[in-house]
Amino acid sequence: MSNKNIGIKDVAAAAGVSVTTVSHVLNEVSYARISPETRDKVRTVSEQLGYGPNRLAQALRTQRTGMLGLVSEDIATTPHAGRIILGADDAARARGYNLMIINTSGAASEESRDADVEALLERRVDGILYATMYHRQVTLPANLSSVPAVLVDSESLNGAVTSVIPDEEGGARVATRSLLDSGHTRIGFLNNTDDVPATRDRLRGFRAAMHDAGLDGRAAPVEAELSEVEGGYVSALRMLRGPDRPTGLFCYNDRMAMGAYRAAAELGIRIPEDLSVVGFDDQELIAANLHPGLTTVALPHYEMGAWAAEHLIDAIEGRTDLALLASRPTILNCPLVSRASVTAPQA
Amino acid sequence: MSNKNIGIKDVAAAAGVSVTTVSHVLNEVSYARISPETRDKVRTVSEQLGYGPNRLAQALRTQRTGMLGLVSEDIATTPHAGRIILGADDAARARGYNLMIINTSGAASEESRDADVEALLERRVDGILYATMYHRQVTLPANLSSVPAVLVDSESLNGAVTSVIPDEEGGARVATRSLLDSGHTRIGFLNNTDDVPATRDRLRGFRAAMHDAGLDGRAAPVEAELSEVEGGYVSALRMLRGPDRPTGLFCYNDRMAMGAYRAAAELGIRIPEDLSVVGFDDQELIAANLHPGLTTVALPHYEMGAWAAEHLIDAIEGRTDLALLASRPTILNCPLVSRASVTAPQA
DNA sequence: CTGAAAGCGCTAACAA
DNA sequence: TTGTTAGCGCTTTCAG
Repeated sequence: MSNKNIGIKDVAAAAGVSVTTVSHVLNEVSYARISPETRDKVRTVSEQLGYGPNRLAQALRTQRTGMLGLVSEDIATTPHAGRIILGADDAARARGYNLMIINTSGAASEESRDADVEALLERRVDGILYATMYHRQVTLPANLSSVPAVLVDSESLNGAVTSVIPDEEGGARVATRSLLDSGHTRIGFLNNTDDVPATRDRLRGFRAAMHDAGLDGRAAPVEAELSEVEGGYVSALRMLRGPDRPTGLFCYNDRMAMGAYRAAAELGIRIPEDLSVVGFDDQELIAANLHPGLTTVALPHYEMGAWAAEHLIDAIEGRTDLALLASRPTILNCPLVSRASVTAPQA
Repeated sequence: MSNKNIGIKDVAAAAGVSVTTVSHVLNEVSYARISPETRDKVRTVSEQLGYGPNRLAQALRTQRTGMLGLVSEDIATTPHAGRIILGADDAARARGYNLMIINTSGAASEESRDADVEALLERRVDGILYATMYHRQVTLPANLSSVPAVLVDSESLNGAVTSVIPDEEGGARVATRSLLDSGHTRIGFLNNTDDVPATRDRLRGFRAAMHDAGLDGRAAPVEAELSEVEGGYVSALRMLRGPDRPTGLFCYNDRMAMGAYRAAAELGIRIPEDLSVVGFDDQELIAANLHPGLTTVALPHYEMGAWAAEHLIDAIEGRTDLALLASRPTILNCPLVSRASVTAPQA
C-alpha cells in the first residue's frame, strides 16, 4: 500500500544511497551501472516504506503524463459509450496509461467544446480520444490539433484526423447474407431517415448483398422511418401488408426490429416461422431479450476504443505517424450475432 | 486557444512584470495589491499569448490536483454506469475538478483492485469515488482509506465509509401505491432471487404499501426468479395462471416486466386493460419501448454520482467532515416514471 | 504596490 | 559504480 508521505529521498536515505540511484533502479534505466546488491537493497527498502512515485513530479520533469484525454459525446445516453470507454481503458492500462474523461453534449456550443479540450490540455494529457456515440461527421475543436488525437466512431469534417469507424456496409452485407443463406429471396429493408453515414452505407450493403446473390437489389423493397421502435413498427406494417410480402426483414437497428416484432405479432405473422428478422447494433438489452432472440450485427465499440487508444499511444511514443493513417478512416468489422430470429422460409 | 509552449514567465516578460504578479492577478489572490492597470495589462497579454497554466506544476506546488478518481465496477455492462459518470462529471466540472476513470471488474482479485486505487493515488487524485453498478455491499481496497472517498450505489462491509444509495424500499412503495391508487387490490409481486439489498427492500416496500392501504401485505402473492426476462416470464406465468389472478403486477425490474408482458400476451391477458404492470430501474431501452410503455421507478444514478462528487469535493476542501456522514448511507429518492401500463381495473 | 527566491518531487546530465 | 545538482512551471513567503 502506497504511502503518500514518503518520497524518493526518504527511500534514498533509508537505503543509504542517493536519489539518483533509487531513480535508476526503480525506473530500470538501461545505462545505469548499479550493483545487484544495491538494486536489491533499494527495491526492498522502497517496498517496505510503501513508496509510490509521484506521477505529477515525474510528468513535470519528463513532459509525459501518461494520461489520455477522452472526450465523449453524450456519454450517458447510449450504452455504447461504456464499451468504447472500456476498450480504451483496457488498451491504455496495458501500456501504463490512464484515462481522463470529459463528457460533452453533441449539441454543445463550439466554445464549450473548446473549453473541454482546453481542460485536458492544461492537464497536459499526452493525447486525446474524441468519441461520438454513433457514427457521424463532426467538426472538431480547433485546439484539438495541438496534441495527437484520434476520432472514435466519427469522421472529421475539418482536416484529416486519424479515425476509426465501423464497417456499416460490410455489416449490412453480412446481415442480408444471413437471410440469403437461409434461403430467403424476398427480403425487405427497414431503413432510417437520418442523413448519417450508416443510413447510406447499410442500404448500399443491403443492395450489394442482394445483387451478389443474383437478385435485383434495386427492386428489393425498402421503407424508411425514424430509427426508433415506433418507426420500425409503422414501416414494418407498411411492408408486411403490401403485396408479395417478404419472408426476410433486415432492420436498420435493433430498435426498429423491436417495432417490427410488434407489427408482425399484430398481423399474426410468426417470427421466425413466417418471417425472419435481422437487426443491427446488438443492443443486448433489446436483442437478447426479445422473443425469439434477435439475430443482429454487432458494432465494434470496444474494438474501436481499443484501436484508438493503441494507435494514439503508438503515436505519442513515436512508433507511428498518425498523419499516415489520417488520409482515410480505419474501418473495423461488424460481426453477425446469431440468435433465433432467422430460419429457412416455409415452403 | 491555449499554447502549450508558453509559460507564466513568458507572460511576465511580455507584460513587463514579475511572475509573482502574473500569478497573483490570474489567480485573483485576495491579499495581492496590484494596480488595475497592471491587472489589465497582465490579463490582456496572457489572453493574447494564449496562456494556460500547467496544472501539473500547479498541483505539484499546491498539493491539489483538482482530480477525482472514479473507480467503476463493470462500466460497460450496464447503462447505469453512464449516468453515474455523467452526474459525477457534471458536479465535478462545476467545481473545477476533473474525473480520472478506472474500470474494474466486480470479479477482480483484491490485488488488482488495490492496483487500481494505487494508480489513482500515484497520480495524486484529491479523492476517490468508488461506484458499483447495482446496489450492493463491497469490501473496499485497503489503500482506499488514504484519501477521502465516497461509495456510489454500495455500502462498505469493512469500516464506515460515506456512501449514497437508492431508496429501494421507498421506490417499491411508490410503485405499489401507483397500482393501489388506480384502484387495484389484488396485486402480485415478481421478486428477484439474488441476495442483495434491493431484493429485501423492494419486498418490504411492497408489503408496507399494501399494509398501509389496509390490505394484508403478508398474504399478497409473491413469486421469485432470476431477475431477467426469462425469470419474469416464468414467474408471471405461475402467478397469472393461479387462482384469484391479480389485476396489478409489480415487477422487481424492467427486464422481469418485459417477461411478464410476454406471459400476459400468451395468456391472452391485455395490458393495461386486464393487467396493470409496474417495473423498476427505468431502463429506457426497455421501459419506453415496450408496448404499452412501462410505468416504472427510476434509480437515481445521475443524482448519486452528483451527490457523491459534490460531497467528496466538500470534504477535500474542508467544508464537510465525511466521517459525520459515514455512520449510515445517504438514501436518495426513486421517483415514479408514469407511462401507459397502469390503469384502473376493469369492473 | 511589486519582485526575488525557495521549493513541490522527480529525472538526467554531468562529475567523481 | 554512484552522487551532485539543475531545472520542469508554478505558488507563496518575505522583502522591498
